[in-house]
Amino acid sequence: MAEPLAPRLDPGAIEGPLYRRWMERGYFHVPARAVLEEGRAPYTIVIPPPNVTAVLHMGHGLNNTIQDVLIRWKRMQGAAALWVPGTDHAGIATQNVVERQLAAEGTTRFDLGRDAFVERVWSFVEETGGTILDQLKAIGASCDWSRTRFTLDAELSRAVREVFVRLYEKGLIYRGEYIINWCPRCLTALSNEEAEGEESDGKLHHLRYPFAPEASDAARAAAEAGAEAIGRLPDGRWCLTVSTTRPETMLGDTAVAVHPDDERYRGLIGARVELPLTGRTIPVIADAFVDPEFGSGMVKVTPAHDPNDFEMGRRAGLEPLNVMTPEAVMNENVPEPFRGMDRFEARRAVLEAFEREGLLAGVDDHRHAVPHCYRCDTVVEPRLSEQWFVRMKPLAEPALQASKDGTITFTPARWQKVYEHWMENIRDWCISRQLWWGHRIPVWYCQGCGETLVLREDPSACPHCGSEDLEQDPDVLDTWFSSWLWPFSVFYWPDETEDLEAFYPTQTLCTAPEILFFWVARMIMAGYEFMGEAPFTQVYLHGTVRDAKGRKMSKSLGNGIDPLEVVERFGADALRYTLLSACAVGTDIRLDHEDLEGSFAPGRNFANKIWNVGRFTLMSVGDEPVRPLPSVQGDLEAMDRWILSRLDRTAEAVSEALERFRLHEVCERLYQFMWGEFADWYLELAKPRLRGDAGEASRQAARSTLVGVLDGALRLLHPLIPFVTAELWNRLPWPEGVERPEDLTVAPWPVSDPAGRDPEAEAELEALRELITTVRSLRKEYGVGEGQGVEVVVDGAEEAFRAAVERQRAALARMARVDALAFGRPGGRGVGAHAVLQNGAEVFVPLSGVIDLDRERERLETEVARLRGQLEGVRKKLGNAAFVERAPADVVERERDKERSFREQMDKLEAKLRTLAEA
RNA sequence: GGGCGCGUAGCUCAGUUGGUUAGAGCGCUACGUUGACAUCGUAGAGGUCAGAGGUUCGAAUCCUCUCGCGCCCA
Repeated sequence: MAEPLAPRLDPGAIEGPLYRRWMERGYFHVPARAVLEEGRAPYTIVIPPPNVTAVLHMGHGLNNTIQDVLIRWKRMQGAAALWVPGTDHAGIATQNVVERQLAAEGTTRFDLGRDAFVERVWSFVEETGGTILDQLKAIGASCDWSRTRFTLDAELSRAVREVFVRLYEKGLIYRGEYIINWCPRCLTALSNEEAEGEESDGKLHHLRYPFAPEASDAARAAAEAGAEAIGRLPDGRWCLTVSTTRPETMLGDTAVAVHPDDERYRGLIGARVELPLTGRTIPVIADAFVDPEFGSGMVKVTPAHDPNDFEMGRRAGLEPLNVMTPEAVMNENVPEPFRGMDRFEARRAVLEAFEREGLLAGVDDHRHAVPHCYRCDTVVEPRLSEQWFVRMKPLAEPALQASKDGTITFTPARWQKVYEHWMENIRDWCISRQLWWGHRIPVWYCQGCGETLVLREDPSACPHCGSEDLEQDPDVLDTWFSSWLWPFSVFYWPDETEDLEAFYPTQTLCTAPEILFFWVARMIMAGYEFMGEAPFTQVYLHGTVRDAKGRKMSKSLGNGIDPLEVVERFGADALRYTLLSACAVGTDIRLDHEDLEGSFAPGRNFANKIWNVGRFTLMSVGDEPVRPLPSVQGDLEAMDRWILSRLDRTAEAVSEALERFRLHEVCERLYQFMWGEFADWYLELAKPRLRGDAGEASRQAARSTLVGVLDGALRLLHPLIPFVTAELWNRLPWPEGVERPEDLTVAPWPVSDPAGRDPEAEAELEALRELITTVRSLRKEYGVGEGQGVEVVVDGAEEAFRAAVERQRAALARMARVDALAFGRPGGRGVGAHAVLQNGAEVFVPLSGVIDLDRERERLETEVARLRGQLEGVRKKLGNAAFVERAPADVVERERDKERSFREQMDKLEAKLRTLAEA
């Protein structure tokens, strides 16, 4: 026998070598020919590409563990299982990091210039980028590293450009001046999805705008008709009141709007209002967008700083007035005193000015959602600017249809509705970013003839006028504009590569719901638009990793857990199992960052248990040849047939749970089998046989069973817990004459076979387990020491059960310290402890000397009371004619069985109580 | 404002199409170094399934409302 295993699992000692071995043997690599020539079923997952500058956090840990489980499982099933890894360039995030570096050096990207800056980012990325991919190896991720991709790779960039040109040529990409979400810190446009609403307590300020003198009559008439927003200032001027959360924008107001059907204000339409602080006058306009019920029913209109106002202004033919710089500082279009003020400073200043002039009508608390930049959390400023957009409606149609007709399924299913709602209300996508790091927009403006050129290849001269004076659009594309192509760009579309043919469409997409719109929805649209087919058919959305208080883990809160630290301390298997076992479909996972030991105990303990089950098996089986199971078939005992039967059921349940992404259930079933059945019972029961106590044939049968069951269990566990299982499997002795798979990584997945089931053996072992547990329980009840043997009398047992118990005398002796076992009525009126099994057999443990009759009576009475309660419930059901008549026959039958069992147990306990009363 | 989800043991959570003697892990209590494992073993305590109505022969599960919490979209 090889060197004995350490009594405790040392993950650090096994994980590195195993991973290297898998890599050297190329198990994670799948060539296209496996599908195209060998005809293996493809199973592809593309990784949600982490940011190239990211470091591994728990969210990645969970996300990638899940993908690894699926890919390892499919690999064992014999599929051409391909997991494509890679990173995205993360425009804003990466640029921010490098800009911070520059700031620390006392310089800026503008000092450096565009080309030098981009070069600088590249060198930063080459140096530190992709760290996260190496970190994924530490958790066991079985990606095909030979296919690692980056969204800025030449091939993937080509896909981006191809897509831009195609959409432009189709009229689905356009450039225009609209209100977009603008981050005044990042100095770039954002998509709607990148502007995250954050609930906050704000103020609703009520501002008074005086009417121009010539509008006084109209104002008076409106006021007399009961228009509450119309009032009079102390100086006698008539005024109206509007409400706003952003008073500073009033400097850019170009109108006040009312609903055209609002009787109160009908006479005011066309009247002019003096816009305070500015010396300008603005008109009252009518627009159906105004909600007459909200506030006074009059709203200020700031076309350059609000998307709704922009539309109203456009309908009314008003010229927008932009009052802010890109940095959100008040610009030259505002009165001198406000110029140069930051927007929040200007807010205070405007309010003070209104107060001073007696124009502030009041202020209310107001809770509302304020959009923030998803990268830097700065308050987003709606800004009027010229940007590039994708017209989404036509792209959304097939993507919506795919969800409705079930081509694409979501797990948990509720996300389907969320997805469809978004698709149905889709808005155009702002894709230009005022950044330097990313895919440059492939558009050139000819300075000669003014033509706009949208091209696949960089031009050297204008094809229209021949001018060489061309200026490329300075902006880059939204990072998601490359990510949405990921499922096919990784295979180098638009080339018709073998990889593309073999591995597209992919099957399963695993990610967090946070990027359902950002990424998942858009990938589906791109899949249909460019490949004519959905990029995947199953979307599995897992929960978020949170801390003990339910807060999201984040750097700023300092409540994160470093997965690498967990791997270091407890092993990758412990990390994986802990996450998976907490991963019930659709629920978040809570981990206490202040108690890693406790948080990861489930995985750590289970991995160690597996280790010790293996250790015991290896020690017990030894170096002697092991016979294949079929050859010892005739010598198998009930316990052997029982554990084999249980293994088969486990294989079936686990496969089914995996199909449905019920990872928590997979964990539970395997844990229950491995620990609760195999380790706790089979190993204990088989120990005497393995020592040869029951003869050679029995020993060989036990050895073969042990090896066979451990092999099966290790295979089932391997996708979840790859390292310990592989280490043990490599050392597992192999039955003679049976071909051994090359590696557990590629060993066939156990297929459940109903022929392997043995209900009789299962029933026998269940009864035996109950008997042993009952005896143990009675022993404890009376404080019988662990080392002290007892006598047990079993009465009223059916023949089959009696025979089974007879067969397991040795087990009973070993596991419950039963020195003497007898059947029939206990002699005399023996003093002892008494219990009734579910099958009606009575168990009597004579304990004269230690038994306390009062205590025994009390115990039995409690038990009788419990049974009486159960029995009453069952009888009530069975006494109900409607139940017997209308409930399914098997349900009624089960109730009858229960009644019988409860009654029998109760009768016997009551009989015992009577004899005790006589004692 | 619209939509979705969650309240089950001290804690974190399972519980599928309604029928289970309501489960698991952690924690807790008592005992235990019998040759795999103290990262362990054995036994045990602990639940009016948030509350109120309703549907049903039958509700933790379906419906309505109330209370509490969370998320998404406007």
